[in-house]
Amino acid sequence: MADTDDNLAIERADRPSSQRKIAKILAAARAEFFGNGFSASSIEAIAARAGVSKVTIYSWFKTKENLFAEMVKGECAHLSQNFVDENLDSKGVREVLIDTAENMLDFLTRDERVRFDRILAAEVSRDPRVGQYFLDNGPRALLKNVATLLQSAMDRGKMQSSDPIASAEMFVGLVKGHLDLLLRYGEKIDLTASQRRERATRAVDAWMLIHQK
Amino acid sequence: MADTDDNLAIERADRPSSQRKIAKILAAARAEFFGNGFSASSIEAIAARAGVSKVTIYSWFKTKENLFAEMVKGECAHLSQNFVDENLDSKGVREVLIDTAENMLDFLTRDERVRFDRILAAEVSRDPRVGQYFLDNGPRALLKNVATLLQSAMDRGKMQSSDPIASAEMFVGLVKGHLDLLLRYGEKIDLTASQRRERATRAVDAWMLIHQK
DNA sequence: TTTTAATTGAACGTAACCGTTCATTTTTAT
DNA sequence: ATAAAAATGAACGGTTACGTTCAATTAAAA
Repeated sequence: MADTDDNLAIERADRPSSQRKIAKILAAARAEFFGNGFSASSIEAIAARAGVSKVTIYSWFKTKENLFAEMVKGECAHLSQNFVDENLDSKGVREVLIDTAENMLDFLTRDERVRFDRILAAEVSRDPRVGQYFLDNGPRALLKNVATLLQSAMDRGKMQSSDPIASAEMFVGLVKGHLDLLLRYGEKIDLTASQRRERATRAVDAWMLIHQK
Repeated sequence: MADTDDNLAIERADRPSSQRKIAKILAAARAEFFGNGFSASSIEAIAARAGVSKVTIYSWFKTKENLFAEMVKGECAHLSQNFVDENLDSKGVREVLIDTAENMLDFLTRDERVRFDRILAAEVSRDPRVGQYFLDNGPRALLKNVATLLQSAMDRGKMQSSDPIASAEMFVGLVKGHLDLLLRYGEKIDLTASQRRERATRAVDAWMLIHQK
């Protein structure tokens, strides 16, 4: 027992094959859950899709609930994309804002995002953690970036706001309108490049008008 | 057969007791579906809650899918509440707009609505009809009312817009911001009366600034 | 009252799924 | 080569649910 290598309880959870299987399980879980929702998806189907035994899933993730939560956490991690273009100096405030708005619209109208939104929100009542994961990496990160952008513009003496957070939220609201609502409820909307630009421009101009000095 | 009353095939589907039971079934369906979602709800539980036999449900509604759709249709029917206060003359444009915005915020932050939104949107992929029911009676009706209100204001020479629909959508966007998003993903928000008024006022003033003549 | 429809309870067959156990095989570190 | 961890397939018990059938009962219309 008092051997030199008495640390036999080494957890070799990070074997290369294990890693590969875990990744496959998460990918399969993603596909199933976002295809059918939580309760309509089965561990068995996920195992089959991942090409993995059901027992393997239960050994890495204890429960179905856990698997879902872990999958969402992973999805949300690389969700925090930056819509905001930073080079204010070369392009000017208005152009940067329009680009940002266009990026948001592009993201907003993506089919995959719409499905993500539908399924994820539905599961918030069951497991509030997934809502947190999403809010932290999605909307809150975005709002922070927009607020920073606004602050930069203010520093340059171009605009003013008594409440930068509220202003950032207005920006988001003006860009989105109720596009997200229509999409979530099944309306088919794919904006052309020019439609996207037009909408972005209208929102930005309105926003700048509100915050003009 | 050639009797005076040969129309024996009369469907007595509207017996008083039947009506009562159907109503109870729909109420129970509503509670179960919006409590657990579609697939996690069972016909058996709905029957139990309604105090009705399972066979009765299947005789009136052919399938689980049908029952859900009918329930949603019923819910959406009396969804079309009017947020817009019409007496422009007595109160003036700004006051009417603020009241409207406050009504929207009040509706938006209602717990029941949040749950409704979560569950309903999740089922749109499965049955697009329910999305239609909602859009027609909810957002589209609202947008139309707001556009009409805007038109009235324009007729009075108070404001201007080159695109009334886009303007109406901006109004909605300014009022909502991303409040709906936060709520859908589980953030607890209950605005006090003064917070609601402040937010409504800010949105309306911004909107009027955009549309000033 | 008589007739017709609505409703019920119980049971049925079928299917899916959860989560676990076990004996066996594969993979990997040492 | 050896020992330990990981993965597998198959099977299990238990549960839940769908949608249907049937004989019996209740309610309402004629």
